[in-house]
Amino acid sequence: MNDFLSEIEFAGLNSRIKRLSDEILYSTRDYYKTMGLDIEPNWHLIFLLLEKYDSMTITDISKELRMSHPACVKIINKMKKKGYVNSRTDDNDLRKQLLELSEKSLKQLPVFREHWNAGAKTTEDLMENSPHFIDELKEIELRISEKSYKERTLKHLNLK
Amino acid sequence: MNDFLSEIEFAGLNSRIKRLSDEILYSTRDYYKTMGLDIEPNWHLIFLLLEKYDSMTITDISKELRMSHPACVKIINKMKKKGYVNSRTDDNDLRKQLLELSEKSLKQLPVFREHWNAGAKTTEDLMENSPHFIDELKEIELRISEKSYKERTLKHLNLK
DNA sequence: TATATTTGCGTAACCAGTTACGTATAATAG
DNA sequence: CTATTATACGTAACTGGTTACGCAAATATA
Repeated sequence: MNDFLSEIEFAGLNSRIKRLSDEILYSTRDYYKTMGLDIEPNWHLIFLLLEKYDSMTITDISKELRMSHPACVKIINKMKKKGYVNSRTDDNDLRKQLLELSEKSLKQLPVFREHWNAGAKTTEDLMENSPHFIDELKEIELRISEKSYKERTLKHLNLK
Repeated sequence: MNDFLSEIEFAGLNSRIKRLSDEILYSTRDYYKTMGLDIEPNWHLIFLLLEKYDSMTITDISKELRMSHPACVKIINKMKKKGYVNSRTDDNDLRKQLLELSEKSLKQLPVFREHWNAGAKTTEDLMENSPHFIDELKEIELRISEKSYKERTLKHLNLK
């Protein structure tokens, strides 16, 4: 493969990771569209979370997915608009919005699940010849959570 | 690490890759801002390409980076606005816009390079305990370029 | 040479995230 | 009990991508 990003090694690695992530994202959306599924790729984990925990707030979800709360607000608003999520205000804390899956969601989940399972199988077979990938990804996640990319880079600059 | 995305294994892997990619991207932007650099993370590779090839078109760049051409147009327009890129129409093909680095770019490149090198060092030390990561990433890129995520998932669905 | 096809690239509309800011409610401190 | 601080979350403005569409220039074809 003639690939500029690979040629420049470490300098291109961030972009390769982004490129992979984007490819999967857009291909998944394309898949949903082709199969006539009325959902977005990033709704997947929200469905799974709300199924598991029954009722959550925006803050709960954003912590669980390690994502900013405005990102969650946007996703949830779209899911609400499509009728997949219901919300009511918490009686004990009027700031909180309790989110749960709608009837429509519960009805559709078995269908969605087949597609999500097929997707997970794809991920699994992409990794077939990459037996260390997941463990090493975890290692990288760990390191970056201990000290951010920015902090590390600042230190590398000062060392010279 | 208590992480929902890790718990659900293959179903969460795509999002973990995206999360890593995003963390690096936003942390890099934060770094540039802190260091007073007037550039964006995704300009990096364009600088390197234009330095290497001297003069390129939008189409050249988008092929080289495996990115859609509208994405390149947006990046290049911002770089032009900041005075980092000059363009002139190709005399032999009026559709083409020949892009090259400006004087300002050539002057700043040595400064930028120090920061990019520090970033590459960070990437390198994030990978310190992940000796197979790059090779296995390459393997995954290869597989996904042979058959897209969508096609693979369609096949997995039909198999049942 | 006239017509059809391909190529280059600009724009619009969309999705996915971020940071920064504001406001209302809840919790805490004096 | 009042004043301060913290929390929940909504919104705006931004970056970073995509697909879809359109037009003009170049190339191929008849």
